[in-house]
Amino acid sequence: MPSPMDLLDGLNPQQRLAVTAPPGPILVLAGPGSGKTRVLTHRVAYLIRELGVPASQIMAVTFTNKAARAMRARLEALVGPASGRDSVSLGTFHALCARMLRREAEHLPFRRDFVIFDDADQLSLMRQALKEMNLDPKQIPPGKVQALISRAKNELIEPEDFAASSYIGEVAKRAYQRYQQLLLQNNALDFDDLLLFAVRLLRDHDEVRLAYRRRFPHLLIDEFQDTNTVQYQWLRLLAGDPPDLYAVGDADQSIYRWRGADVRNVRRFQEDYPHAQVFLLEQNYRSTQTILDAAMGVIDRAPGRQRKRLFTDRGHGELVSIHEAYDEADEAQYVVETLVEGAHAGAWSPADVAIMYRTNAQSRVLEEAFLRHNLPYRLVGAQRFYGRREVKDLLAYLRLALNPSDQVSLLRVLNTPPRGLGAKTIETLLALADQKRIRAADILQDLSGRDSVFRAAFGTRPASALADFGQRLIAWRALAASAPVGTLLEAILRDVRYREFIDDGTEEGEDRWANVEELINLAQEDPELGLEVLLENVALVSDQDTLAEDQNATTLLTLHSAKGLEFPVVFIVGLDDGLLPHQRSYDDPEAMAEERRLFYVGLTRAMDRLFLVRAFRRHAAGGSSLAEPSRFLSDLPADRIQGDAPTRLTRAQAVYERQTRWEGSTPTPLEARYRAGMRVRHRSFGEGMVLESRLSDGEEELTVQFEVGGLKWLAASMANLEILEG
DNA sequence: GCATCGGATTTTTTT
DNA sequence: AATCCGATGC
Repeated sequence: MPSPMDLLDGLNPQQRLAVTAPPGPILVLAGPGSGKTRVLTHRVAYLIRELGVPASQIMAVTFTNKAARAMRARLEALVGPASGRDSVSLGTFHALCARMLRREAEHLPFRRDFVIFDDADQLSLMRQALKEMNLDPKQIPPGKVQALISRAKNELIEPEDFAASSYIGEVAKRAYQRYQQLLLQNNALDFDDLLLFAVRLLRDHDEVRLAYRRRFPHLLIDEFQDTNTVQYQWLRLLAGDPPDLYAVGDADQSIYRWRGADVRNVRRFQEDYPHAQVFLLEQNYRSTQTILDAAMGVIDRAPGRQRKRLFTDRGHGELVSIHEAYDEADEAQYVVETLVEGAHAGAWSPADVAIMYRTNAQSRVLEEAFLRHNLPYRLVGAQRFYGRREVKDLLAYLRLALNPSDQVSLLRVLNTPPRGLGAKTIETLLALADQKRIRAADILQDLSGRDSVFRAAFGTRPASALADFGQRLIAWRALAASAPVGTLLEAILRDVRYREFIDDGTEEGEDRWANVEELINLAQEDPELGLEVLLENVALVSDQDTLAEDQNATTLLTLHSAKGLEFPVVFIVGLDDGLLPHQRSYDDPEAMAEERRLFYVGLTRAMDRLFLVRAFRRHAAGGSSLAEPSRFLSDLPADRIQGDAPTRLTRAQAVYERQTRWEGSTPTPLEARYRAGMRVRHRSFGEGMVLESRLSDGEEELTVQFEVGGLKWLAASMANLEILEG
């Protein structure tokens, strides 16, 4: 074990002060790369080693499970391995709340073995609720209602208090109640419920709250700027008296407003705890000064923000590179080529590089480029493993075996693989269950008996199919209670002949079966792991958690999931207005400010090299369109960037160059009357140059740069252009 | 009851 | 562009 004071070795004076502050409400405001996580970890070690706090009295909230694991590992290096009972409680809000709710289930309207519904399950349940209310899913999109309810839950708003200010709000209010009933009937909670019920529990049960306060007198929270109302209330309820609440965050990196996160919690913290000690960590240890200057150029333009200086002693390093590509394929091509060049030159290895984008959809083209060049990559998020159909099927079987009340899972698997049970039969089954006030699963199990009273309700064939399923279910439940998860899973696979169903010999079928095998491995990895815990882990893993450390692979990830990470080399692609900032943020200044912060988060992930890329043309939802360069690009200090910084003026020239280049390789279709480079005259816009001609649906669409009129998109048949030369 | 086809709808970000 | 949903036909 290291000697006492080396706990502070390698910490700068600011960090030391923050780590050794006397317990109480403490706010550490820290810029990117300033050693936030390090301070947090050392703080925990300090409590244990210097103040003699038992590890089991400490609870620390991290943003991802991966961050929790990383912190545990770093902690072990500082205080030695956690011994049995005496370990720090570490996890995400959701994981910690789930644990709390299971322990305290007796106080709550659901059972200890509740399951956690993911968004697909939630949507399915919401559809059911709306259907019961005789609402047309086309008029009332279940997803919208679900979003409204989720937002309400994050704001701690109960169904009764839901403000129904619009028609959809009115619907949502009623749907909220029904949806909540259905969840309880399923013995299920959605993500938001984990937090909501935990807050209710602590709020309404004094003895529970006091017990938890005694149990965890020391609370720490990372990424505090991204807490929402429920999470903040949870912290407040849990914080004892006097509170030892240690919050670390950076308002400039708040990027989850849409999920209910409220940066104002930072200010609220200081109001709620007027004596809170505040520490600022300013020195950056991650990036070159050039990168920091670029990032400051962007964030300083954020409205209503105090200017903050980011500095490093790492030196200036290389300029930030900016590149404008033709379209997203060209963009991906540029990224891959630059990546390979650098790797060959020994400037970096592919594993040092991360490629970031605003939307998951953008990863596809990049993946293709990587595959084409035979380059290894790892993709964070997107189509997550647990989201795959076959995996969801099997998880539904497992959930059903654990919790027969889970009707959503039952309905998912009842006829998967097909066993002759159609809509009619299922309708009868549900009606019967409703009428007798028992669970559908109970009817199935009863049907498997010799002479069930329920048999009469069904036709002969459906009845025996249902009975067969019921019999299996009984067997699976027995296994769930007695055997390791792997055994149960294998029994299910065998019983329902799942492989025959999923693996049809095609490549896709093989892929799907491979996923199943991966799930089997996961289940067998830790035979001690109970079904309950496995399902909970699966429900609460985040995209980042799936990111394996190993390999020599480049990382592809969204800007959101890049939070908290760092890479020697960062590419940010898709720097177009409409993508970053995203179009959906145009009419909301707050949303626009968040887009800016998101860009800032991306920029500050880079240690040594930063490449910013955009595409002149972008394909989306069928057609293609021309994009303006991201407005944020013009906020980068000119003396910190190199390459073809796209301004409107140079853009017109770039467009012309590119057009001639690309149109040259793909001959203009015969029907087109205009070509890029032609000079034309328009009745009102005057003279200009055709930048692009594109045929779609028999119409010729033109992009023309007019000398007086500016850049215009025209339909050739309407525009009546006079060709001057070309 | 099941398969196939066409159409609508989606994509912003995630625990 | 891809997936999911529903309607239609067998």
